[in-house]
Amino acid sequence: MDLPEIPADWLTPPDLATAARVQRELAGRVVPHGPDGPVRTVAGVDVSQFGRDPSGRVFAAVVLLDAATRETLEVGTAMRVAPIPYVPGFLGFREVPALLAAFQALSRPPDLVLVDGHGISHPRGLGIAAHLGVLLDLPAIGVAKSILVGAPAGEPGPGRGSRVPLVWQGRTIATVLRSKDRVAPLYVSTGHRIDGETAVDWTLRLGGRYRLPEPTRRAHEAANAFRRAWGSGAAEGSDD
DNA sequence: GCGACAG
DNA sequence: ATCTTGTCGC
Repeated sequence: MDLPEIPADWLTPPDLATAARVQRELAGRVVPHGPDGPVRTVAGVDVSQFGRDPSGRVFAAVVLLDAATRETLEVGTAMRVAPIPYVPGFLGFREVPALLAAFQALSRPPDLVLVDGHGISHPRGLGIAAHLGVLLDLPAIGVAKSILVGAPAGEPGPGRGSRVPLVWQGRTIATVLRSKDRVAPLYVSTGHRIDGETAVDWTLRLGGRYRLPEPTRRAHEAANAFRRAWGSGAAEGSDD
């Protein structure tokens, strides 16, 4: 698929102060409602990396699947060197470039994107799911495995589908959701062009058997497979 | 100043 | 995120 025009500073700011400014700017562009059109295809994205690899290489994967049958339609991958090391609150600047390249490898854009990480439940309202969603201008949901900011308003029941709000500074920024019976909850938030309730609906609709919804789960496997394949082929001279 | 801190 | 054996529970 083709990518929208994206200012270089939005991808690689010179320093964290500038990065924070960019995040506030992009956070203002997040559309917290939708999707407007039908959702027939969904994409799951994730990145993998070598342990304490000083090179900063990130291996991204995007898996496109049929929203109704869950059949995998396409898999796109890409490797990039992260501009910055991991800093809580700035994950997007590290992983988005590689993810965008992976999307470029797809033949068509998805109707919805599920991202491994937070959406608006972020200090400046721009977690990686919102960051990627705004740059691609596609509906996106943040599905995180742990909290970045905020506190659960109580504890969700033990059954799949039980939920409680994640509150921060007096505002509900995400939903603490039990995606499977008796497993640690997920933190689902708006990424872009979707409301919180619909984000939770889709997360449940695309999951069931495992803690993570199918799109994100498959992307995690794909990114890992891609990294391992790259690792055992780099010695032969292949690059990117 | 002291902790907290997505992946 | 990644490194790893055994172990607890359905």
